[in-house]
Amino acid sequence: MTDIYRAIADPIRRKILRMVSQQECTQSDIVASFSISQPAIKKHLAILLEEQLLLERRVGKFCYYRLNTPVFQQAYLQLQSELGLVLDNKLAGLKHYLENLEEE
Amino acid sequence: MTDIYRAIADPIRRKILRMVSQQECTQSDIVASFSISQPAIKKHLAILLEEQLLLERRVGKFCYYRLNTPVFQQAYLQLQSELGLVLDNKLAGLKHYLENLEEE
DNA sequence: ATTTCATATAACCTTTTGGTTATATATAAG
DNA sequence: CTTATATATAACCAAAAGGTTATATGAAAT
Repeated sequence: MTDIYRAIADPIRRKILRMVSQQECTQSDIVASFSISQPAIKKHLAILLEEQLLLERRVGKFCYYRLNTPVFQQAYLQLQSELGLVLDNKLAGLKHYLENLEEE
Repeated sequence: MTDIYRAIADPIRRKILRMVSQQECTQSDIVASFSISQPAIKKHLAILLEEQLLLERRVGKFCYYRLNTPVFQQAYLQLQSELGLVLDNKLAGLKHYLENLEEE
């Protein structure tokens, strides 16, 4: 359920997220922004949809994509707190080291 | 170079990053923390080393791993600015929308 | 010297990823 | 009605990911 790490693993998907966050885009808008085929883009969109970071809207023959902002925001916050821990741990280790300098 | 997105794509690698950020660990420490085989852990370590997020130190038969803090920190900052853009764009879109409410 | 323990590596397997080309379908435009 | 355009899907491919078991190597302990 919403594996943002999977979603952002590919640079093409990260660029798609940036595009659709600026404004809704049709699939062909997106295809036109890259030098890979339409089915390849479709697969990236499928992964982003699967991870619920995108919403799609069908109008006639067009398919519009936009960011699923609440889901993205929540997943991104969670990512930050998970990865932030890594640096926090490092700081805690340094703090502990400094506090015990005289004992060693 | 240093594809942090690849490095963090797997939950096992994220947990390893957290472990070694608390304190240096031997490979067997790490193996003992998971329920997968030693060669499987070795492959995750290889990916983290390849992406330069880990440093290794050999002492006798032991191999110690620690976080490559500067590289991790820099890569994480870059990730944050790249993904932060997505939300910034969204806010900019909202701002633009609000500013032009009366015109539509 | 032999056993034990930590690590390394090889061979193998399955699934996922990231791409392709070709083709089908559905809507819009001429 | 026919053509053009947007999207969907199928079949295929190569490489990467994520795992396994079995085995080799190298250092430490008995």
